[in-house]
Amino acid sequence: MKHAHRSGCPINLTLEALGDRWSLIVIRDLMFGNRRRFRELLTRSEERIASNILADRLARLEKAGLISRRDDPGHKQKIIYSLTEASIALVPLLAHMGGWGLRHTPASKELSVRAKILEDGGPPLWSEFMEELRHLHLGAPAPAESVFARLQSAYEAALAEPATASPNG
Amino acid sequence: MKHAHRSGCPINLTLEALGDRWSLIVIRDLMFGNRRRFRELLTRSEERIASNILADRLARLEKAGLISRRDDPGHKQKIIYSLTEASIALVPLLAHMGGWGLRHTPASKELSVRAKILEDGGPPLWSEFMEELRHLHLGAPAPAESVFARLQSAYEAALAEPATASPNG
DNA sequence: CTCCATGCTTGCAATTTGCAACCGGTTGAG
DNA sequence: CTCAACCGGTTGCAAATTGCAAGCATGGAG
Repeated sequence: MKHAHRSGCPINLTLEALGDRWSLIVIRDLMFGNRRRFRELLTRSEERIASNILADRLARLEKAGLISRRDDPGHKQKIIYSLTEASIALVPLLAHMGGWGLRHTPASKELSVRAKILEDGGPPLWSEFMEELRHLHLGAPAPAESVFARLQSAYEAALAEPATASPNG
Repeated sequence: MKHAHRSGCPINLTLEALGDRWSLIVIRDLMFGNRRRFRELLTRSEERIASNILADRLARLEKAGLISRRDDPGHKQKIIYSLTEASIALVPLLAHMGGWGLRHTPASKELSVRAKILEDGGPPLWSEFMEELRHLHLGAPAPAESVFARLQSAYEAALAEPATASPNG
């Protein structure tokens, strides 16, 4: 073990777990992008994470209890990554990050749509979404409605809009 | 300029601005620790940031519009760092980080007290605190009550408690 | 048996971090 | 006035981390 914690401050400890440029990107893709396998996480997001860094982050996040790995039954080579209760608990945090980002950074309109829905929905929508993630990732019973589908379709609708150009890929 | 943004996703852009191990520590100390000068930020927090890294982060945060620098009138050598509206807008995010940290990391009891108050207070308390930060950092009119003092005294009370040992300095 | 996709690993260069010492100017005490 | 302490940083350097490109053993499809 390299070193102990820098301090017992909860903000610091959260930063020690998640404070880098990639960890939350991986969690974001698992959470909102429905990417559950290595190759999907590697190639299907715009930020183009390198494979060694993705491997490192997946290992670290698993050790920290923020994701879990399991074999894909019937496909011995494939592995399925899932969120855990701890990372599902990050939904409000990511919602706030999205909200802050769309107000204080040059976020693209298309990708902001989902952030806006999540922010406007507030805690009730977050809970609903978290329940849905528990279903998708932890095998909990299925909730009634799909926030996930709603986010997805809003994004696609934004993409299809004619007049607005995308500042970023 | 080295490179453009990795993507227009608001979460990614927030991460590009704040996603490292030190930026939010600096903002945390400005926000909750009332540390407004270089030496205070350097020596008075437990995480012991190195001076070159602190200098780098202060410069980057200033360029990003998250803090501002000004000379201390009457003390030619001293400089006062302040939060901006953009970083004051991070109060809910930091509150959530603290809340997540105290539930999912081995946070020390004493340092968790403030996180707990902030979390329990919710959006109304955050707004009150933000108004207070606008007063302290932006020169806005003074609000009625001091959340800051309340956080501080709760922390000191927790420190004074006899029975609980601190897991971390 | 061939061929492609799987989740990674390896080698290497470039950047970032962390540590410790140091620096010129300023201040306040004596 | 003198001088030590303090101010916001720099500088040099080693170690760790990141980013890029290529490669690798295995599994399954055809």
